[in-house]
Amino acid sequence: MLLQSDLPLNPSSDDIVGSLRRAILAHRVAPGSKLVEDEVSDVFGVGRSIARTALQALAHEGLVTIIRNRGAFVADPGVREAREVFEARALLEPRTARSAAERATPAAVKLLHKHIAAEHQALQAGDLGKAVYLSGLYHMAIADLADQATIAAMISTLVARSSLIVALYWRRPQALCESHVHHALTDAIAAHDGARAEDLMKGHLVDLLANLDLREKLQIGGSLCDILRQA
Amino acid sequence: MLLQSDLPLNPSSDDIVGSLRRAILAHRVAPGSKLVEDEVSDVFGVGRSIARTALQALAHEGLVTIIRNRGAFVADPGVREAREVFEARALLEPRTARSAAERATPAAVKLLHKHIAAEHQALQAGDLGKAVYLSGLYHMAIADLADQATIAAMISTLVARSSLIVALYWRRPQALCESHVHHALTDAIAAHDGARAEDLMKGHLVDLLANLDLREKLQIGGSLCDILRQA
DNA sequence: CAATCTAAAATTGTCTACAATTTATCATAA
DNA sequence: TTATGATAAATTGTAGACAATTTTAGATTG
Repeated sequence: MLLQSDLPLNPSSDDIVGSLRRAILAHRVAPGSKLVEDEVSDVFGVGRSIARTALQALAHEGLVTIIRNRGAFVADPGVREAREVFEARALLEPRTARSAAERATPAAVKLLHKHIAAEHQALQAGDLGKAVYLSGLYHMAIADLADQATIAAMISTLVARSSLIVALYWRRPQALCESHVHHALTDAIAAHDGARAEDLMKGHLVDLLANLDLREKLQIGGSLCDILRQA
Repeated sequence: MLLQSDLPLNPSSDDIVGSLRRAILAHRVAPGSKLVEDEVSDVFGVGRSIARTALQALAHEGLVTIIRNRGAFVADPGVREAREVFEARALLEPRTARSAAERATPAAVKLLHKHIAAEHQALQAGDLGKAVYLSGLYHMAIADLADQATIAAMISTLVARSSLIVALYWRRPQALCESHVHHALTDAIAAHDGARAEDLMKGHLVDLLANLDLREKLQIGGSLCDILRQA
């Protein structure tokens, strides 16, 4: 389990949450992976209590699934959940993008450009996982601009879950992605054009969902005999 | 700390979360109250670990605030947060009410009527706290009808936080409340009139917010001398 | 009397031990 | 070989012990 080790010597559970979250969102640990408490506590050099607390926090975010007596696993969202997450984003983010556009300062716009640049760089370096992660940060940055902490927090967890969903269902291995949309969105925000920002965001979310392959992963029912037949 | 004791002998942290949540939402514990870990564990007859886990879960829901080395307190939302919570509800609930109307079955409508009846009964019994709690359940029931678990979960926590907000900022001690609106909404849902349900919900949320007294609780800045002058 | 400091009590943070449960291993039998 | 079942290993659940911190109470001083 690869973890960037820019951590204090006695990390708090929040530090561990952050580190694990980055690892999950950048797809450095596969969905469904087991997260053993002893391993986590060893890696971070803390007792099991703290590791446990961190895993429970991630479970509340929906990035980890805890099954009683079985342990913690990196979340493995199904197609149903994938659709639901984007439904929720569709309700929250377009309006939020509008507010962001109405309030954006030059400094904020500069920050958005920085996010886009970093994402672009990761893409060119071939690190798709990191690019997806950074793309999420861009959406969160917009949410922060709207100055609605409660909504921003909800968007934040939805975006995080989306990152996991993209890892599982993204159709095109290396399409040129959506950096154009992010550019256009940033322009609308810089121009304080709320209506356009709202529309762009709405379309962007539709595009994202459309680029997922949401056929059932494995329909265990009828295909089992087929699998046996092939073998 | 009054708690209905319909709990198993060895309650899980989830049981405790539920019990504490009901107590908080029905205003049986005041916002800002300290929740000492030892007391919680004694009341429920469990070790401190489980009580701790429960309090952390409630903190993730926004019903409890945990301050490091100081402990857990029943959340005490400010006016800012109050506005934000209703902003978020305004983005989520109207559309969700529309979906609910489009999908509602007769059994579901019957359930909504039951909720309204219970709420009405609590109001007549003078138990305002319970009425607010039940009113919240009504909104959650609608969210469940829409068959979007992710959105429903978000609405659920927002409604819960609203209950706390109403406890703090409700203007009229015992106005005839909004049972009429709930009735009209239920009718729209029963008639599968999605558009009307959406409108009613939107208006209902505006009304709720309008009936809050969101002047600053204590504006420590300039008014301190005024207070001293009055004394 | 108010303010400040000190010591005791209370409370939270963390670790570790032990119990309960699940998972893995391996021998046995069909 | 494949199933089945018993045993051992690994892992999680819970409680309690001790350390660190905050809160309280009392004494001291101006």
